[in-house]
Amino acid sequence: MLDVLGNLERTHTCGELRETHVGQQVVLMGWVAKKRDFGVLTFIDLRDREGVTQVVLSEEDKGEAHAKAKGLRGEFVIAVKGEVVEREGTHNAKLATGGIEVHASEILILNDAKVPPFQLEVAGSENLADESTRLKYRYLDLRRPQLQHNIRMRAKAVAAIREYFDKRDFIEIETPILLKSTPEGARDFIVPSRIHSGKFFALPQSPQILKQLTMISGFDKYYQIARCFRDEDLRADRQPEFTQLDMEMSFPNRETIYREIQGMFNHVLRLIDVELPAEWPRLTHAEAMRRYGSDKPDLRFEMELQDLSDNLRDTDFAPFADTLSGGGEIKCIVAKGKADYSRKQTDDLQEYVKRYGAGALAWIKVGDETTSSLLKVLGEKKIAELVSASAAEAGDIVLIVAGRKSVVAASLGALRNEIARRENLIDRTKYACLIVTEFPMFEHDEESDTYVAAHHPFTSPMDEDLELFKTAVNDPSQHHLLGQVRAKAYDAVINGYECAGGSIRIHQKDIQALNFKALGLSSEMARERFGFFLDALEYGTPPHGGFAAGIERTCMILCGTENIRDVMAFPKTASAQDLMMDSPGEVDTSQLNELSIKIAN
RNA sequence: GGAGUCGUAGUUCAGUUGGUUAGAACGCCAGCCUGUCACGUUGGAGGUCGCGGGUUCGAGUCCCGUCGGCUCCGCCA
Repeated sequence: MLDVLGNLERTHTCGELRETHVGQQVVLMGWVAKKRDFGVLTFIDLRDREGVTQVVLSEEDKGEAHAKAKGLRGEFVIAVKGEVVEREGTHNAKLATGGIEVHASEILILNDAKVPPFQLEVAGSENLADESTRLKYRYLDLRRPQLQHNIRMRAKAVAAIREYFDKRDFIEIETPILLKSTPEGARDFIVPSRIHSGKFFALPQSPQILKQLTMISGFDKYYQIARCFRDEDLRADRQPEFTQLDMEMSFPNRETIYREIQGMFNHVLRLIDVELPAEWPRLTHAEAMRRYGSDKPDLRFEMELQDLSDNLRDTDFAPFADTLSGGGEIKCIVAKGKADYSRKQTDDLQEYVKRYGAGALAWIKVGDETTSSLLKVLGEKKIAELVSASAAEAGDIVLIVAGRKSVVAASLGALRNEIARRENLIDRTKYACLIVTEFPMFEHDEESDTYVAAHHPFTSPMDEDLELFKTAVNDPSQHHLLGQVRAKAYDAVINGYECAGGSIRIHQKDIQALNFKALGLSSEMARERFGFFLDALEYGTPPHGGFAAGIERTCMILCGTENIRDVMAFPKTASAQDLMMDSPGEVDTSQLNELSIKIAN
């Protein structure tokens, strides 16, 4: 039989009591984490979000309460009235409350509980139940102290962000969730309109245009903790709905924005007692790609990419010669002390880089006797030259990829991270931040042979590249120059994660028109899609720019996890389903009828 | 859309070359136990080996398909 709570109030949490409370009468409420029954003596570990307190019941002392405790099981919800007693000779150093225990005089069973489908408390996080089971019972998984900590850290991070921007006179402005679909960028989640049959809203991929409009409206400094939606496939750090810190300012230059990026992240990282440099290191996009093969390099370790192209120009080894004559390059990384990699291991790494389009992975193992997969085709002398060019030392392995520049960067950049992970080269106490600047304005799309916006179509070109930009757009024969135009676009990177990105926007309608033309959008099409925005640009738009930071990725860094599901209360699976709610689900035919929607198959 | 990997008791896993009745630990149930905190101890219950098909005298094991979890490529202005 369950008890009623009545007027009882708890006096303390389960993480609160210390030796200083000894002698006090207290009331605790929480979940039974563990029961240890000794017949006439019973111990209960009582858990709430703040911690665990040991409760003791003895038959000798309070027979009624002790008898009631017999019926307790894991996850029952109880209230305990009792006295705080110092533990004599049985302190438990593993518990914050381990110096005391509560001798119960009365127990109320507030609710019972079924046996959980998996064990909440297991020694070591390695033996956790299968994630699909835990996702189905997410509310139980969330009871685990680790997830409790992560979700609370997220709340603290969001609070710190608000604190930062409020103090600096930014205005928090909410923008609509029901917007209009624009075909660029990610796939939209669309929402049918009942009132306007056959028409649809779209959920925001980000509040981009709206935040720019707040600048045109004269708010000067805007921010928002904004939910965003992108109907794309998931990754360990990507969910279809996620949260961004979105900010925008009027009259900034790039340094103005960098100051806010640095200031905000530095403020947030102090939550975990990490002090990032006031001025973050900078790398241009081109340099990041050249040295690390990535636009979000992890700078917690070295192992930079090195170019061997010049050393191999004279080779007649066809894969290399063809690569170089075709405008490709040959680069390497040096894994220190890994000359003992076995054939299996190098084969394994080759399979790894092939995912990124690399044809093969060549290697040189440097030692008393230097060996190489290229020895037969290049000869000892050339191998020695490559070793010296890569500055590899005895005991090192040189790993070489040849191919198109984009493939070499992608494969060696990924290999660099993979080796660091396998060989534990990453110092987990280190936090390496940087700002990557001067992103290219356009990316070439191989399939359609067109140029698409690398960031988004409102990004301003760099002043230095403005003439180049105009030439490339207006002279069809010079269209390929678009690939060389740099934008006032930047990313903030921490520990290899793209935590924020932004740009200075276009505020003049002529340049905006030019950009739409570059992207292959006729003025009619541009007007149809963004007419309201083009109109707005004509009424005195201030220069403006900003950035958006991924709340989840930032929290992943704060919590030291590599999985976005660890920092979201109710995440979805890799196939974008919610196993707890079983969503997405079907809807009633009457609902569809009301929306004039028919399912095609 | 593609690739890899995993799927055996409530949970985590083992399961030999295809061969008797599919095991262990934890959890669960019942008993004993006055200082445990991974309590101990005695006994017990618990299995559509993800699902479907095939090969075979015989399939958890081999083959084909399929579903689901995770990771990656494509995708993510």
